[in-house]
Amino acid sequence: MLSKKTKYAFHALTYLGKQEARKPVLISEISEKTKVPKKFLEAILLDLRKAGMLTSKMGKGGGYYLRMDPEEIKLAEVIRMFNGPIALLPCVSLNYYEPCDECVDEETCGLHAIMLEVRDETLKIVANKTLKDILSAEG
Amino acid sequence: MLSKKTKYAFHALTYLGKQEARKPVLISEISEKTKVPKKFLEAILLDLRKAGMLTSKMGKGGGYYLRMDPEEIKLAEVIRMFNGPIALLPCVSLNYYEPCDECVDEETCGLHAIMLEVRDETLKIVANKTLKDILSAEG
DNA sequence: TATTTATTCTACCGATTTAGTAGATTATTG
DNA sequence: CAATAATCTACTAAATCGGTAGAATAAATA
Repeated sequence: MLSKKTKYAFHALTYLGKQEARKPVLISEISEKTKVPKKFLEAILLDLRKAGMLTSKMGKGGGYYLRMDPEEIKLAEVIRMFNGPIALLPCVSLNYYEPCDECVDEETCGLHAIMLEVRDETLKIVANKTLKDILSAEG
Repeated sequence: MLSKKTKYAFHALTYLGKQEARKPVLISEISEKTKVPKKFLEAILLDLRKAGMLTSKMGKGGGYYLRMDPEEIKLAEVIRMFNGPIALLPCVSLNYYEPCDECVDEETCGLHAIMLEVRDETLKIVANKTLKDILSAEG
């Protein structure tokens, strides 16, 4: 399951994606409309900005807005950022690889082989879906 | 990511699946061979038995052995048992459904729609893979 | 330049989950 | 009855999750 933080990130991105122009939206507006706790949302938006998906402006007239195009923002990237690896086991993770303590040899580990397959199939799904798909699905 | 408990469950099932006859294997043997902490393994085996995947015998000559055929033991079932829902959000879970607090209407929620798709695709993978696939992949 | 606006940074907090361990109990075999 | 081996109850330490408080910094404007 995705953490609330991850879900909140998607809600925030979706809200910003629905804005016609790319002009700053206040954290408090996003918080009210998406019902994400404001202080919690701050940290999320900051992370999204650091990842290059959003831009921010401080001071009056400031706020957050999309920096990337919706079709560039992949579900997989957002999930990795807030939820961690897509893979089900560290030993088959592309971005967070770690060997298993108990495993003598990955080559002959049946679980490893199957989890590799699962990872590849899962990536096909979440790496090809983007914020644009969420926006299109929205009423 | 899967919890260690879930991974351990797969290791234990795999070890029992490699046994030719269906005769009892000691917890301590499974623990030593799979390197899963014995006391932790006890709880896992108990859950697998309660789910009908294993049978146990107490006393001398006792132990655990497979009750179901390897092709009947689906990855999805093991994951649900030890790791929880397959779906990424409670609002798209078949077995653990819960509505979102912030969601006014699931019908028009784009995230909901996309996560439904992701769940369906994911299920196609993990509900069709079984212990037999793990065993076949093993040396 | 002072004030207001609004993001950013640092630091905390309670509750839950994870990954275990210890030890008594119950069932089976011989 | 003695030995064996699963079962049950009850802890525990550490990490993660979800969230809050408040000070610091940056930008606009009067």
